[in-house]
Amino acid sequence: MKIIKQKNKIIVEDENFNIRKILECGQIFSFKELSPQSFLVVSTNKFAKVNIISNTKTEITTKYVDYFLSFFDLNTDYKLINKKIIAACKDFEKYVKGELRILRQDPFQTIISFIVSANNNIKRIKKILFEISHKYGTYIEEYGEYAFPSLKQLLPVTEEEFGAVGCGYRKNYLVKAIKMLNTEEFCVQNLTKLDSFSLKQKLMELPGVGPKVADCILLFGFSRTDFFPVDTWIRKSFAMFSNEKKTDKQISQYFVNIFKDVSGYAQQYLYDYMINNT
DNA sequence: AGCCAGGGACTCC
DNA sequence: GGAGTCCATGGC
Repeated sequence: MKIIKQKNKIIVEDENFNIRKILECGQIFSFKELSPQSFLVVSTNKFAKVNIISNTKTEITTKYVDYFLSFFDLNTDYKLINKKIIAACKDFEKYVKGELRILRQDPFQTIISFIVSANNNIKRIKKILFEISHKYGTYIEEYGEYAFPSLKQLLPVTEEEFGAVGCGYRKNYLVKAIKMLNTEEFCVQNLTKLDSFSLKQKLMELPGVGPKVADCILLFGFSRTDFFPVDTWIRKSFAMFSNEKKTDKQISQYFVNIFKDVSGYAQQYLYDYMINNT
């Protein structure tokens, strides 16, 4: 992978960097397809426009070059990760296509997004989060779009207001979780210091955050890749690997035992396969 | 019309 | 710890 860093632009030259796949595999909901070759990605109050130039060339235009270099995980060797996945389980060879990168997203945005995601579908999750951004986020004139709201901006939002944008029964989870996130105990700086086990315990203290949502937050918001989130799709897929009847926790454990530190990547490939091929 | 969605909280055992 | 049940809403 060749990465050219310019003042307001990152040029990625690699046939395996598939921005559509990266954005549409359910790890991020705050992005917009401007055209078949162009996407607008929103992370906190930062924006990046991603243009597909050719099969082997993608351009990321942004004022925050270093931020999005990390966001798109461009310093990680995915060839090595893919190799590790297949070495751990040969069955995954057919799921590993290209490089399905795990984005390094903002923790707060990820927590709010995945509380909304529970027992919900991707189209509606995107819609709800866009409405929340439009109502409570800052308008960024340059892009004609709204930033994802900050903790301070969401703090005064009431249950009724979250209900009005379609959050359903998750509305009171959001209000309570946001209040907790505004405490010293839950400030991102302190959370980041915790080891993976303690961080998961901590996240699960938040209302609306159970084992699966916590795993997604750990993976997408804290770059802890030794987790394997189990949702309805992964649960359905488990029949391809075993006839045993297992709980979600057991399924997650089963895969983490196999994939260890590359569990999160393996999970994304399997999830992507399931939502697109079944 | 009815099932399903990147599940969690609560209760009962 | 595991099994049931309820939960809002809208996509399909």
